Amino acid sequence: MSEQKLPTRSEDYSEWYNQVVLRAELADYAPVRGCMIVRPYGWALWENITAALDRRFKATGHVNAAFPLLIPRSFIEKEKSHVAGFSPELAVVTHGGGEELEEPLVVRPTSETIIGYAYSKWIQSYRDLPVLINQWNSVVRWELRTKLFLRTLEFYWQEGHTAHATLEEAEAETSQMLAIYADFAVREAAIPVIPGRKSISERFAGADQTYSIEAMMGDGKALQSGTSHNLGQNFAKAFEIRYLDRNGVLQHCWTTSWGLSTRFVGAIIMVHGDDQGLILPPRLAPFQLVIVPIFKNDEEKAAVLANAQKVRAELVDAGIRVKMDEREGMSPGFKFNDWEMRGVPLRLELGPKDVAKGSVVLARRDRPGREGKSFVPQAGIAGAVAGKLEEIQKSLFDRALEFRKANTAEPDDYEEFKQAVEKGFALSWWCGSGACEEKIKEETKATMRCIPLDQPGGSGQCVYCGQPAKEKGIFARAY
RNA sequence: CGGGGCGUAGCGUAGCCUGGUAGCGCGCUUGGUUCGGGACCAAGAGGUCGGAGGUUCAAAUCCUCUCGCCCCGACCA
Repeated sequence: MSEQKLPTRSEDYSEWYNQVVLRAELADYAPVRGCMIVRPYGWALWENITAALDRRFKATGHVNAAFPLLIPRSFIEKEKSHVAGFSPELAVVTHGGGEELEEPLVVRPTSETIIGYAYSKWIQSYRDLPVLINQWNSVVRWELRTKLFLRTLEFYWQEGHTAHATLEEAEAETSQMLAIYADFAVREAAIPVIPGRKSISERFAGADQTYSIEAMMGDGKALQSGTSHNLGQNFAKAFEIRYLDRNGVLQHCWTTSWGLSTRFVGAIIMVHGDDQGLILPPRLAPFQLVIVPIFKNDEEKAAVLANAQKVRAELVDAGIRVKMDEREGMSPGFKFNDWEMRGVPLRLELGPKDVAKGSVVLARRDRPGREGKSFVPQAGIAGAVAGKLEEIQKSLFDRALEFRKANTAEPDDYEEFKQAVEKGFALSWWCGSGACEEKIKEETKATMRCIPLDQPGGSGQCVYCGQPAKEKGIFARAY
């Protein structure tokens, strides 16, 4: 709650982002470098994200469980590319109960290993498969450089871990979860995402195949917003996750893992936010509508509040998340700005004139000023509000998609490619070689974000080396 | 770890070059007037000037060291 103007999104994106997070009261910096304190408002947003995802997980037969925070160091070392990928960023516990531990424990950076250990005990027969488990938890990765929500030392997420009898089933699971993430992003968060496959260099440490959903932020950079991995038999072999098949033959399982983290909150901020602050998609907003009562004296106050309570009750009954702002000693104008900064999608103003007319003023967060205001009769208010919320949800998505299209180019020529990744995405033919990928990164700072599942068809020449290429990749600078 | 910037009240900052009573805005407290787009007046409370050492009669200010934060790279969800 500050009267100072936010830095503008176009001029100082990083500063703008930090200020939005801080002033909207989503989170604070913690005393430990790289950690954040998630405030109630930020957590409420995350809870709505978790609820929307959890519904989808349950609907596809997944269940939740919990696994330990501390993992024996030797577990991490069992899968060779896994240890190579995670070693540099492990937090290690060396002492416990006042004594040095015989074997150090690592604070989980992800739980493939400890869950692999559990699965090896649980799974004996093909009848035990598939195992479809998810865990809501936090993990720790000692990142060199951090940013609120986007890359914190400790972050909250869900990690799904499944075991299957065949590669095909595991691959189907991997695709299904990627599709669920994409559906969630589009329908709940109003964020257009590109589902695709990662290059070898961008793969999860220990995976045979990594898929992700990629979104474009307000500055044209890419953000990996959710991932789904086909782990093949790598962890099954490292942890002896085996089953007897129908023919009595001992087989290794095929496993998957998939996750979406509090980073997604960062995506929502950067995709939808504007110079007034946060704009939350109605489906996920902690408060979908804020009521600001307006009055001059006690007489008006009594009438307005009574009327506002009635309106509020009707909206709550209709299942709308409503906040009544009854704070004393603040002008309506202050409250308007305050809630705009916090991203509440719809504001309902109710003053003496409205009481007299039996109407209210609705103001859309995504349309600043007069344009977004409308006078609405109190009769049937719930329907009108629900309709507006739908409109806002849709228009946020349309706007974000529009922005992505406007900043996505399909260059065949490397010079054009270099310009394209300066401001957004480049969708270009790529021969698939890590060498080209590496060179492009060195020369332009852009990385191969994903090979979209949805390919244009045909073939062309690699934008870097000119060799024949069968697929197009999304190249962009990334968070 | 390299390059840049910064640590002064809860937040944002001036003062530092040229040493001498620590200032301003917001927020907070109390009272009053306000209230349909960030209200106003009055009276208050709030400070180890990031830390340590040094120079000096005297250090926020000068010197040395140190700690921390932010931004840009390397690492990464």
